[in-house]
Amino acid sequence: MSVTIREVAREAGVSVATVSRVLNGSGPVSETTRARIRRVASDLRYVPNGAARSLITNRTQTLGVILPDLYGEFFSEVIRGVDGAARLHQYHLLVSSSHSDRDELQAALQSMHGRVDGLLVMSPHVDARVLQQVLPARVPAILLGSAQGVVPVHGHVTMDNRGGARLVTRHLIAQGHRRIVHLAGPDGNADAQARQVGFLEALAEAGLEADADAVVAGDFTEAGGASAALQAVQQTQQPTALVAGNDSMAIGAILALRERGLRVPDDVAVTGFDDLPIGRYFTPALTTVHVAIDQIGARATALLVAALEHPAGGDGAADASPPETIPARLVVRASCGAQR
Amino acid sequence: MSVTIREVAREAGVSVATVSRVLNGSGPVSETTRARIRRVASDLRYVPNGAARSLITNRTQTLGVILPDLYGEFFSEVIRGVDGAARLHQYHLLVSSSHSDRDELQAALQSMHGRVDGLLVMSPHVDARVLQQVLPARVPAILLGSAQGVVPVHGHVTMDNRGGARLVTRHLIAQGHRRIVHLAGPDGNADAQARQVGFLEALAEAGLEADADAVVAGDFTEAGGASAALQAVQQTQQPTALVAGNDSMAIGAILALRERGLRVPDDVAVTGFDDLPIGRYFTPALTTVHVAIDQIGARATALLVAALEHPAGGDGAADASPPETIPARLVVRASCGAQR
DNA sequence: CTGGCGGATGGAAACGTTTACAGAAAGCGC
DNA sequence: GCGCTTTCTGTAAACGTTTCCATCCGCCAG
Repeated sequence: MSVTIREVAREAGVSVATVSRVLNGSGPVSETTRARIRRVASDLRYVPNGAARSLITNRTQTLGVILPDLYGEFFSEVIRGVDGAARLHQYHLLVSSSHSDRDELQAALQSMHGRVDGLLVMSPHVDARVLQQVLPARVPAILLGSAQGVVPVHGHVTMDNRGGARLVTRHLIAQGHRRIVHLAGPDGNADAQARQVGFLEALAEAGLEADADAVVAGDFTEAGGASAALQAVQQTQQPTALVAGNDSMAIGAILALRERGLRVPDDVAVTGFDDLPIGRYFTPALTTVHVAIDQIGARATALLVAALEHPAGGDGAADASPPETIPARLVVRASCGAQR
Repeated sequence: MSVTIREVAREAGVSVATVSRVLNGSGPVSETTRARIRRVASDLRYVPNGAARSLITNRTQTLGVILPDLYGEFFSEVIRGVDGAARLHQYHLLVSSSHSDRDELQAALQSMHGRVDGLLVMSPHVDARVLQQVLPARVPAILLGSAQGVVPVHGHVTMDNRGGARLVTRHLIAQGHRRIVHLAGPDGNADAQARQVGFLEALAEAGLEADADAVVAGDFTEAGGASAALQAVQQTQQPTALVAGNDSMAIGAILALRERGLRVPDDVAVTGFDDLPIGRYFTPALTTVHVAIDQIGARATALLVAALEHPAGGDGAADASPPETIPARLVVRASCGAQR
């Protein structure tokens, strides 16, 4: 066992109550005893036990972070934003990832009970109803990234998928492209769906026809981008531009097209989404949509901390406020043909 | 307050002890009461309080992870490896990052007391003596990545920086390069130092002279790589090859050289270290050293879990076993001139 | 001198668990 | 019927804190 508050109290010749008061700066303690206790505590290398403390205070100064995965630059950025904001407010992070199904998610959530003050949940592929059943009622939760349907949580931060997709599609249209195909992300992924909607909106705006061929299914991976691109260029009406659901797909697409003897952007323009660092160095440099992903994490964390420090009136009440949206910005580079 | 074990006990008409026994599968309980308690618990949506449980059991099923930063692909990979291994053994992760100085590190470690069973510490820029003072004595800790000096911890996992640097330098020498300059990483960074040593060893092996100009200082950033590269090519005896301390520096170097009208690899060959995903897509594709970074995290975690589940004889005793080393592998691509 | 007040301190309850110990009931061999 | 074991269950202590309440003391105003 490590040294407890009791030993500090005995050594300093005071009661545990006084030691606690000194260490937390609560309640009045005379200057002399205060100094003595401080010295004894540091001599004994006393460190308060977090579990015991949170048991009584009901505060853990810890935020639970639930992510679908930790792989790749995207999540890395999210968690970085979360970490920065959490540090700012003196919170720790209890992270948990890879929740492919409902039971895993529930298990993760349950084991966090009593260890976290609030929850940051990102689960693009879990349906809102399930999430609602599984989320603990008492713990404030902020939804991070898009989700299927509306979930009664204390807040929601997402990125402007629709707007971003609209932006990049409009840009291609402005470049003169008339036959544009979208390489969509995985079915059931809310980000992917929103991007597809944005793409179709931009087509509609421009009065371009959006037939069944205008969207080819994909899955956010390089391989998926490659096969979707090949599928697209084999259509009877060959597209002159491809709007990929994300950067990975765009890269896969470009590689596959090149292999097939098509030049990018000369024969086919390709755009991405996410603005991964790779995109800048890739040849041709990727035209894409930039979203400050770390901001999603940072804002969500800030929202959560605010909810924790200033509990809203109706405690536990679902917050119906619209999701906070991190803006998207068009990044024009070479792959769309606008720059060479 | 959420529902406690007491309420479950009352509702089921038994004592809390029996409920606890059922939920933990400890001690004999009749089949009928067992079923009844299970049902009541799930009806009430009872979830045990982690803090209370760990207060008495002294187990938290949580590993503390201390990283210098969360930024970038490197740490992302490390933490991914850690996460995978932790999940495998049913442990959670309490992460904390950005410990630039000793006090921050200490604060982070202290606040983890009582909340974690073991520690995974990566702090390439903190000296061993400091670490020793700051690490809690009772908690097993595994050192992750290189560190300055030897620290008495329960284990140590690092990557083969020296071997990797030797490998890539030898490769350049085999290509016929005779004047090779190393763009070194930051001073006081143990990884950087080991790579430099490997570089010098390879030169010595080949009987090549290593004068003061053979190493140019840098700092693991793109900008640092750029300025170091420019400095190197201005030397009276112009190098034909540059061994960068990591991939970021290599990329910065290549960009700067190109800007200056030098062709890579034709005029100057450049190699990196780390094998970031970017390197594959970069033009010219980067010759570099691959280390399965996630393995560092995974192995360290496995070691820690082993130490926790089978406490060694001398408890708290420093383990003097040599660091476990994750091997390095040469990845030959275009930037060294061997492939075009 | 008395009453009240405020500062310093201690005692003890509480937080939600686990678990050592004790007790009750039942089965069984004699 | 008695003692012993076995199986089940309950009581209560413990974990290390925080915090409410009470106590004690000195001081000041009336």
